[in-house]
Amino acid sequence: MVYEQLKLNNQLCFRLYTAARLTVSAYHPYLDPLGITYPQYLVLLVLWEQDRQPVCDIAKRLMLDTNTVTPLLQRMEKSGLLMRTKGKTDTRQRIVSLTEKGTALREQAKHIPECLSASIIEKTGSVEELATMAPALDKLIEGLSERQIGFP
Amino acid sequence: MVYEQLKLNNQLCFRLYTAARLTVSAYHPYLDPLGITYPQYLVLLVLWEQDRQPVCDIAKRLMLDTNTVTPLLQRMEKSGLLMRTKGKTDTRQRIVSLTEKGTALREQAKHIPECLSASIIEKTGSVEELATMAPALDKLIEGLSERQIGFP
DNA sequence: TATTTTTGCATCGTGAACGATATAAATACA
DNA sequence: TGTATTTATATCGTTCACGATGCAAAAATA
Repeated sequence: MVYEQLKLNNQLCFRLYTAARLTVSAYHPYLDPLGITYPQYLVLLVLWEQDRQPVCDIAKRLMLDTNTVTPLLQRMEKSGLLMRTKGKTDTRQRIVSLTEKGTALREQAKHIPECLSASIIEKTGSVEELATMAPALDKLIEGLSERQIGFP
Repeated sequence: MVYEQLKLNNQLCFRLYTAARLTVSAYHPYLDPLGITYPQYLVLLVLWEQDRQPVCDIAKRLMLDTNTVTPLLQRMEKSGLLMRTKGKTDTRQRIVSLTEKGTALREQAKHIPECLSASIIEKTGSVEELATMAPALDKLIEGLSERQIGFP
């Protein structure tokens, strides 16, 4: 008995898992010089869009839990990219704000998306397929993220 | 200055990264009862296809390095799923073979792929888009994996 | 055959992910 | 108002991922 459905090549999740790993690693040449990791880059993207956010908002944005985000932010605070201050209206909150160093990194990072596109085009021929997948990925993400929206 | 290209929602890799995370976590309800993790499930898929493989072959199959796979296999040996014996023809190699327990798990796991499909269909409406992405993912994986094939 | 290079595996350290759990503050409710 | 519940964050432990490095065996080469 062979169990076709158990063959690795028939596993869609394995493709997703591998493609994600490899894509993240494709960022390394551009993130290493900035001294940040990919998840840290994601945090910066969020803060560059809107500075001064509580931990939970950043976590929601990245679809991660605070037990992942808190240590991540602590490491980034340690390396001088951001600050975590007590919230005033809600003292439970920790407001995360960029330092000068964190803000300044945006200038150095602004070309990363195009660099990565170029890198992917160079290695795979085109970036079209990747863009084509976006709606399907979004649908998958929306379905699998157990957001309580819809339960008033 | 807003830098459209630095907006999180415009980051294709973030989608990929998130979708992969969420999809792996969708396996939990089915893997937890078997006492294995998703990467361990992948190792088992490889060994169920072909038992008795050296570490490097498993690593190649999963597109991971031995420094990831070795500890993974050590944990699986510890939990009684497989054995790692010295290779005879090449004594550097460690031949990984399933134990009875590891072999038996296949019966319990054989419905996981359909369970997951059903789960994804339930949550996202369909699994078609996911299947549609396969060729694009494969192309991405092939491009980004720096296989030295082609350099004789 | 002797030496160099490559290969296969392992170890170490760091940074995620994430389940489980804890704590204090805010909110809801009796 | 007092109590219960929820929320925001943090800590801990385990497992991955992966860069760097080490080591011994095999293969290639001089």
